[in-house]
Amino acid sequence: MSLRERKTAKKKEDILRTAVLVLSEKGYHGTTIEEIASRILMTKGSVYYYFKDKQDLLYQSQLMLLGRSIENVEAILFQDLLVIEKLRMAMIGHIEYLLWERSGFEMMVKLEQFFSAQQKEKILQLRDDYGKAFDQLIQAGIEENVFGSVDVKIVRNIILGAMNWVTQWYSESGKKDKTEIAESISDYLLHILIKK
Amino acid sequence: MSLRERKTAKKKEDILRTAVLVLSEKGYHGTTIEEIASRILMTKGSVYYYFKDKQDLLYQSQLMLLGRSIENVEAILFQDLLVIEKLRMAMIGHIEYLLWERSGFEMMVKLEQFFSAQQKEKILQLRDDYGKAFDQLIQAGIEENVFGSVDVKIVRNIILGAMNWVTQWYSESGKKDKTEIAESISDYLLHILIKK
Amino acid sequence: MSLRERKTAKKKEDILRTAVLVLSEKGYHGTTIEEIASRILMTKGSVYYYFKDKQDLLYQSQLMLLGRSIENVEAILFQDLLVIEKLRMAMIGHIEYLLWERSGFEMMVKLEQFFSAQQKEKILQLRDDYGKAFDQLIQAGIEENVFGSVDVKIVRNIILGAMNWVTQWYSESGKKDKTEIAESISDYLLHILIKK
Amino acid sequence: MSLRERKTAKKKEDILRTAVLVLSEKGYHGTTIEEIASRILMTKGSVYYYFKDKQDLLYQSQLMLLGRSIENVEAILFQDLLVIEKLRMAMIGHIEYLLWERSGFEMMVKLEQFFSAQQKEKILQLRDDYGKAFDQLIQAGIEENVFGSVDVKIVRNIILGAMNWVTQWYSESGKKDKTEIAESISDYLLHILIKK
DNA sequence: AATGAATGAGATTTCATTCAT
DNA sequence: TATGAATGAAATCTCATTCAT
Repeated sequence: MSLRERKTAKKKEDILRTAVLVLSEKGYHGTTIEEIASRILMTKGSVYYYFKDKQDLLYQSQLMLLGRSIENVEAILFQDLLVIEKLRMAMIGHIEYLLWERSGFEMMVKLEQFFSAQQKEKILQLRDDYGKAFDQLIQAGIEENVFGSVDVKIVRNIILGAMNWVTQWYSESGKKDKTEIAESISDYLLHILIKK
Repeated sequence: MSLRERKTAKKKEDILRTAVLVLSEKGYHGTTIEEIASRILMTKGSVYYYFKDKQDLLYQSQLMLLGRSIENVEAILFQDLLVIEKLRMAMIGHIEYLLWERSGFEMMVKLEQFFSAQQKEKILQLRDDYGKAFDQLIQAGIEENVFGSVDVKIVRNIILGAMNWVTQWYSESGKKDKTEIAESISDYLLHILIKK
Repeated sequence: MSLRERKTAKKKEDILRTAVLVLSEKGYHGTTIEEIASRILMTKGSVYYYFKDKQDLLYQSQLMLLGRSIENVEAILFQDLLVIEKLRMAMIGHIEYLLWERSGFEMMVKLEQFFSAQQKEKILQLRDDYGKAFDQLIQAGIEENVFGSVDVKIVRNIILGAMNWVTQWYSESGKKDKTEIAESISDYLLHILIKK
Repeated sequence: MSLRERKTAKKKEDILRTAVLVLSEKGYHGTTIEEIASRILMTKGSVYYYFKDKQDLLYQSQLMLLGRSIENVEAILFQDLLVIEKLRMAMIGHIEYLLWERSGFEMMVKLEQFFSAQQKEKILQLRDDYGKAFDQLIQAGIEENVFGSVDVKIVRNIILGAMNWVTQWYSESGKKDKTEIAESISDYLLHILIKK
């Protein structure tokens, strides 16, 4: 990759990162190209040099977000740890990410409105890939007999929902800091799984 | 209340109900007065006869939604049942409501963007009232020694998050129907609380 | 005129008086039927019982305003006074009316935009009738040789303009009260006419 | 200033000039962005590129109008002429401006309805600056003993009012052309001041 | 590669007007 | 007579998008 190409790639990424942020703050319709642009000291016009249209930009921002999340969780999957520990790490990572980045998964709501069927398909695919990492951990735990035999899909979604909701109620000014909250939530969620 | 007044009240409620629905489908900015109006065969102008502006309409729709939820949960609070049963009923009620109405709590995200400080305050108040009903049940369970001694605030939010997420993944075409899903989720969530 | 008819006439007049007021405060487009109605504790709908449409209402309000002004000035015309005194009275009356009613002649600007050709004609006619009263006084003064031989039309308009402007700058909190201002302006304007 | 900047400035000025015109024809509420835009073959959207909103546009148009008027009158102030001549020039200039531009000072009525307190303050300031130029001329005349000792504020306002009214009654088809009217009015107004 | 300028579609909002009661 | 309800046209304003430079 030439210097120029790298510069372009960097710029695109800057835009995408900002897009993820604004998107999670304002939602699809509340997000304006103008705002994304001005946050990185660009003009609207320039954004259109890098992305076909708003839809394309926001779509790609979701791909990036999901791609990274998947990388993170898969890195954990292949570590040499007890399954409980791996699941705990995945959960803590997820929650911490949400709290630090304050951006996230909320907008992934009602994809059909914003994205084409194809795009929706792809996002659902990635979402599912991400969810599957959790499924695998749960499944492994069941097989190792450390987890009770639960309905994997339902429990996975309970876990995801409980974690994603944290942005709604966590307050900086509370007693617990971000890491403590993440650990606490994770521990309680493990109660659903761990055999007594 | 005269006939005319009742008619007016009914109309307002119709608009609000529709607003709740559209709002949860499209988000604040994605919701247009036009769409709300046309769904109940009204014109934009008529909606403005009943509500000052979009903001007012959507604010009141949230009040209505929360008010009803609180009524529902408080009705359960005072029944003569075991605390576990009451909590289960509250959870199932919540989930079923979400799945039947397909409308919900998602938009209650980032209130500051849409509502005035006062309005936000009021909504947070009501949200908290709703949450407190769950807190009371959890607290009662702890005191009766049927639940372990958990951090009430955190567990309450885990429960709410897990429940609200259901709109994201529940599919009509899945194996379980709405009631089964609601029961299933509730049971798993009780695992966090119930002492073994 | 029956009681009922008198009641109706009274109501119409109330509306017209209010219309004159609002009109002079807000201008044609800034005046809403709603505002006129609510100031006399009526509803929009009721106003339409008495007047065909906004245009009709505002047109008639102008007729009333001008009609009264003409009555006032003509009453002076036929009094047994020196011409200078009569003109002074007419001027003072005009200015005091403006300052007390705070409503007036400003909106009579650009008639063509708001009124039909016929209506415009009628208003111009009345305006002219009003102006003619001043013309007559000026003319009489010239003939009696107390006034210099001026261009009547121009001087009349100087006088009207100077008087009407008073609503733009007179302030309650100033040194002079309404009557003093009216007298002062009148005296200065007479300088244009009186022979030395 | 670059070429582009000059072009932009020019465009803004075009819009403002048109705004002044339409405003004086139609009043604040009667003036639509659409009309301003279409008169200079622009679209509404473009106008909004240059001005934040209607209020901003009309406010700035008033600033421009007043600014120019002040420049004009102050240029006269410092010429080497008799005070009577200067005042006459100022008056003639004012009237001619009104008659040629057909735009003017009428809308400066009821500022509070249209402008913020700050904006109103600024406009009143400028209006006052303009008025003060006349005050200075009147005052100088009094001191030089060519004018009688009049109440400066009142006489200034008589003069302004008489002049501004001209747009209400001057007709192209009359005997006198614009300059003749201007001279005539000015001469009569000087009668108020000049000692015999 | 970047941007200033322009546009047009669509959203919110206001309001004169109508009408059934 | 009076009014609550409803409507639709028109106005303000926003913003994704395009394009010439």
